[in-house]
Amino acid sequence: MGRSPCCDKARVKRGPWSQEEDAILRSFVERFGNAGNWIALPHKAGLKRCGKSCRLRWLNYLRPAIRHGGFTDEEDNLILSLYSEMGSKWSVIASKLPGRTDNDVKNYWNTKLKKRYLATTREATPPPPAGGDDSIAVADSPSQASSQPSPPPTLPALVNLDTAGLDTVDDNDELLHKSEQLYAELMGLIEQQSVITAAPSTGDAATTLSWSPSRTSPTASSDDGSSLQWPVDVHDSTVPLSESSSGASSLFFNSHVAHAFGGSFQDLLGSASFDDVMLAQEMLYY
DNA sequence: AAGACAATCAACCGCCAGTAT
DNA sequence: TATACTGGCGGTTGATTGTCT
Repeated sequence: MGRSPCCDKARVKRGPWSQEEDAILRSFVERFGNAGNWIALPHKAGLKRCGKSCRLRWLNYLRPAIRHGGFTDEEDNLILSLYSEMGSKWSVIASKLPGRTDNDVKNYWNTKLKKRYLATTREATPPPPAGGDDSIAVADSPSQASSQPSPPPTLPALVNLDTAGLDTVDDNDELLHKSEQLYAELMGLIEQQSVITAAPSTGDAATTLSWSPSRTSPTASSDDGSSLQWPVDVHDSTVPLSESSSGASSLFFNSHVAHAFGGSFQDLLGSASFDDVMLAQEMLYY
């Protein structure tokens, strides 16, 4: 019996990440970390992605101080040296190279350094008696090239991506302002602890959120007769980003909740702490 | 200019180990 | 102790880009 998949592959988006998805993931992780669980993170953040994909995207691309390309000679030598010692332990090798990911090091090895390494080992040792696979021979005897000098790990200064002049300031300001408004509105609604009614900001489906003490959770209903529980069902009713829309706040709008609050779930999260949001949920539930 | 081929790298896959229940 | 779940890892794929003919 095989193990169950980590997510429903038929219901998650795959392939390259959009800027909007990156912005949402970056904002969420910088604020909340992985919220205790990568598998649950896309649900909480409103991303239609597999949790593993979110983790990989963050670790390999969005994480601060990540450097791509432009490997220095010192780094080349260090990778060659470490590979000769331990083989394809990419995560360990990458940990010795600040700002580099195991995926980057692995790709760089496979595309560039492997050839150099093989050329070096061929020069250093006579060819094997029988025709063996290069990669197998290398992997089985990484210490063959251990005679190479191991240079001191003098590494270039890291680039601070947070201050690297990214052109998102205006968008962030706008998003922050909108988030503050939405969060204040949410908190006001919670304090009232009463029936919540909000007209949709866009679209033609009238949406109403209602709460009463007898319910275990608020229910949003629309004029098509469907209903859902918030936030548990937020993910289930998300709609994909249209080609013409732009900005992080337009991605994955919840067709019910987003209309009710005049924004997206991500916007709500954007200005609240994770504890605040969880507290708000509990207050709404109970 | 266009097709073929090579190089690059982001993303996915499947397995394993650790941990919680 | 057994089972399920999650994070982490290395191997691999496939789309995109660059170079050559």
